[in-house]
Amino acid sequence: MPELPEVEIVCREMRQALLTQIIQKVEVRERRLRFLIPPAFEKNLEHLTISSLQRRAKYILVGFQGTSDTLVIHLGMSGRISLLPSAESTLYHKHEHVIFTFTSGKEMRFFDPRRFGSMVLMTTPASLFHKIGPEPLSKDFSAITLKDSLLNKKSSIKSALLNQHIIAGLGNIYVSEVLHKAQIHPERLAKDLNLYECDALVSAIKKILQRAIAAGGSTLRDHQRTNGEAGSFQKQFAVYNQEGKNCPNCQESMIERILQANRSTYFCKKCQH
DNA sequence: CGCTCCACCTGAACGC
DNA sequence: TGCGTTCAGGTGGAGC
Repeated sequence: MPELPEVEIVCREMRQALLTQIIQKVEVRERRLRFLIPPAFEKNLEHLTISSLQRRAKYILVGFQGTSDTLVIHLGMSGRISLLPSAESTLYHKHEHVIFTFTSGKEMRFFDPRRFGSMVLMTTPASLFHKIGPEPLSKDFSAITLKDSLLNKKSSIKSALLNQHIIAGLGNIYVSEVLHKAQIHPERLAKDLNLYECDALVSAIKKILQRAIAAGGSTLRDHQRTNGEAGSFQKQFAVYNQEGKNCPNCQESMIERILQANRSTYFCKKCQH
């Protein structure tokens, strides 16, 4: 599910609802997420007051008053956060693995059928991001910095953009969309892009991510906002999941699907060179 | 070190 | 209806 726009949406909604909330109780119903949740997890979180909520790459970072511990949340492929105004029910869905109850009565549930997601309490979250590339929506992500990080990359531009060490936050959906907008063929070698192409790519990335955030993210199957609503950016896809349809740009050529590293890439061979 | 590939899981969609 | 197969938005680590 979640690439940068979906994680950003969830993070903003959590910030809106949970800043200054005090954790009353943590209940772990399934410890076997991507990383096993240790037994001390619940006790270490109880009574803490939430003081910050930020997104970095596809991670949500929850900070607390009076401790340097940070709760690091990753949604994996199928993770969802739901926020309930009051804990009305102790009926849990099978895949609701972690339940936070706040002293206000609010509740947060982490749901993740595939269990590729994770919740980790760590004192040094910065170490996680040591090797992660720049935030695409920040000012320090530019044509120059992108060109620089693609130097010597022997992989395709598709693979390079999926590589979180080069740029943070893109996933399989948005890479297809962004390459189409920048009119760059997904099989081009990353190192061969010139500065103009990098510039087109940077501006396509910023625009598409911003539009996707404005639309609440993309919901294909798993992504939900914290109140259970779907995002709507999938209605604006130019190429992703659009195999066989006319390219919305040239109106002539059909969108094609190819496999790169065993993952689908969608593109228009007339528009993308 | 850089790159590709696989494993990690469940559920939905599809074909027979 | 049921059963088998395939595919899915991510990523850490194995292997080359």
